[in-house]
Amino acid sequence: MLSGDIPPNQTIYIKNLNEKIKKDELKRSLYCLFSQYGRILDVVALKTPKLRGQAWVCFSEVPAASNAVRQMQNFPFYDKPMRIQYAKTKSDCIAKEEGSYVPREKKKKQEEKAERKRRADEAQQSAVPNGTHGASNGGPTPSFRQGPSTQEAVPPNNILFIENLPHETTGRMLEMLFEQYPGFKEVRLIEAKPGIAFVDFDDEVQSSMAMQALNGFKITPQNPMIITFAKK
DNA sequence: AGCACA
Repeated sequence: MLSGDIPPNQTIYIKNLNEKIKKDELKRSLYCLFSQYGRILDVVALKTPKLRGQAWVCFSEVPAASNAVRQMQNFPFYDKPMRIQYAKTKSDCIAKEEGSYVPREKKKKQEEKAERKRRADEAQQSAVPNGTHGASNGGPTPSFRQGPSTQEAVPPNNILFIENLPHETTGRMLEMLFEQYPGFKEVRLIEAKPGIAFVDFDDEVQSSMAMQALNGFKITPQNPMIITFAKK
């Protein structure tokens, strides 16, 4: 009843997406948002009248999809709560990995012209957006220094300091994460210093709540965000 | 609301 009677699937189906967002941005943001739950094999979004506002995110493991369905249910994404279910059918990229992929001839309404060019089986990794490849932040993974020492050194502040972000992080991505917490005001990316940002809240109680909730949140698997109070 | 793989 919660997510319908659809059995678990490696791929999640998302609807109620903001239709004004361009396809490529949407796919990249979905990739960033969901990669915290596991390895993503593909993100599919079409802009056709029938399919806009929807997307599929394919995980390499079913449990990753299950966690995503539960934990990201109704997550405010581009100002609209995501509605997430398991996909009804197996994604092509999954079938290809299993070797069970049959070029689409099971579609009744589709003309059979499309499958002609399906001869070539290219690696499906090309569809993954800003993957885990060239994005190392120019050096070894920064060490976590979010021990109590840092907490004590920096007094509470309504402004949060965010580090260890992937360089391709956009203000919009951070807004989506932080705006769900009461008192959120704005995100400020520092153009001159990629990988860091400031997030303003109305007061330090509210900023603390957001910090607790989002500290360590991974925008990509190797980028747990480090959140501290900004220095005054 | 709408389940595809341009």
